[in-house]
Amino acid sequence: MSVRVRIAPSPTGNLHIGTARTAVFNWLYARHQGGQFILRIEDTDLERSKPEYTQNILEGLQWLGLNWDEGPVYQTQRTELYAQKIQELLDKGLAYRAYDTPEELDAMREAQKARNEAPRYDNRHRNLTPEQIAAYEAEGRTAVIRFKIDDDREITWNDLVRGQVTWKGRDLGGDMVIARAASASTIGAPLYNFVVVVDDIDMGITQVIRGEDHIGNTPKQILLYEALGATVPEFGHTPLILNQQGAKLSKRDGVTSIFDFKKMGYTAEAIANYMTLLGWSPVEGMDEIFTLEQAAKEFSFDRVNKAGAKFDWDKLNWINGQYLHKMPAAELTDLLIPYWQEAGFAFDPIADRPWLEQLTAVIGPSLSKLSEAVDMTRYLFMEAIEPTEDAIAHLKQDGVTAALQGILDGLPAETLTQDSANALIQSVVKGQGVKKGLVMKSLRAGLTGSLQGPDLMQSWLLLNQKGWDRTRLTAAIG
RNA sequence: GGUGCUGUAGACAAAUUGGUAAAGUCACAGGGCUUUCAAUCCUGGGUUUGCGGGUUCGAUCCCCGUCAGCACUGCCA
Repeated sequence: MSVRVRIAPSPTGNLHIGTARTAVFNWLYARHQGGQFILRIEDTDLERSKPEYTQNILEGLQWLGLNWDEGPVYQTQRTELYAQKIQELLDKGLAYRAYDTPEELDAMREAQKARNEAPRYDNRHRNLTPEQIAAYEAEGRTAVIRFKIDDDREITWNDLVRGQVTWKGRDLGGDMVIARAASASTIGAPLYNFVVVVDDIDMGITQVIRGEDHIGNTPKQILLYEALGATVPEFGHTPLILNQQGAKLSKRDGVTSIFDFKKMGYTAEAIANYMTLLGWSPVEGMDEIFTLEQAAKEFSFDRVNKAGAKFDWDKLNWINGQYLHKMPAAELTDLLIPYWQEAGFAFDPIADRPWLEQLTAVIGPSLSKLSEAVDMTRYLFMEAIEPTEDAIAHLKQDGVTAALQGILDGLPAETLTQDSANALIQSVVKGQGVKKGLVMKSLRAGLTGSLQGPDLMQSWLLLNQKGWDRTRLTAAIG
């Protein structure tokens, strides 16, 4: 049977890193197996689901290059199917209406806690008499629908990542709610654990690959597969992505959406690459820098780790740098322009294009994040610079003014080239009998306002094209 | 409280019918290059495999116990 896997995000927030990584593993597995990768939007939580989140999720997946073969399928458009399946369980006597009020349930759990027991539904409405039901309905109570869970059952599955996993029915918290409260004659909105199963059956999902946080849902869902008379798919629970403290990576760690990474200056390829490395290890001899296609060729759950993976910004930065370093100047320039514009730098993306690409070629090989380009190149975009204290101190040293004056006097009217710039430096060195180091350092201080930065000669040529080398040297001397 | 999962250098990890533990990558340190910084290249340090028992000729691996972390424990997904 052909492999069919899915990513099923809930549009109650932006595309989160954890969801994205689950999507990556599903995508890799589907591609490796020559199967289908399907997108389903789990929007059964009407109160929290928002269209803009769906939009963010779709765009995020596309940005990462995780294209889906089918979907998106929206659960809210399939309500009749769920109602039909719930009715089926009701008819078979595998589910029933429970009339407990939220207050009653709270009280029950409180009491259990007080007795130091695990909170669970005690199945008190499982076998209500017709008289009791009539009484509750006369009272005007609504009912949820609960699915019966046998305490004595033992549920075992062979997890793709963890091997054999076993749960006892009694640890599942009692009969589970599968539909929200509604009047006695109707069926309320179905709940996650139920719709997931109905949809996965209906969509012919063969492997359910999801985060480890779902592991406790799996036994309940297996019971539902059985109740619905369906084949149970394989399950694979991938390790969680942890923050530095070892807790599940969350909003508080500075990233709510995958696009936050984009804003910070990471490329989609680097993010996808790093997420793959979070839990999966490349085969022997394989480089750690790879495309999703390359990873798909080698991907298997044999090499998926069980332990949670701590998110390491240093490593991500390094990976991102690897992509940036080998990116062609034209492409890198396209990515950098928005950052320069955002920073308020004045330039014409069309007319200044050659100058920009020349600049990109200079800084590209030392970038690890796109956003770093802003501070790195500020002195090339702003006419006025504020020299650092070190630079000011250097400019006060003996011989510096004379050296810079010499450069200024010798500056040709035509555009400077690497050769003519070198010749000019050489003539000053010889004419004034000073060390080349002094001239170079003075030039750097005068031209860039700093004692460190990108390649000096290249910076000078870039500045010269704008005529700013003359103004800055003049200012430095004055 | 209960259940489950996990535990190999600072981080990601390899070691898969039990057979010399830490390959590889990041980070870190030193050096080269660049008369700067970054990048890059070279070199280097780092292990009672959470801890304690057991089985075995031999245990990161299997068993028992223990500790820790995390997840789940909803009329959220």
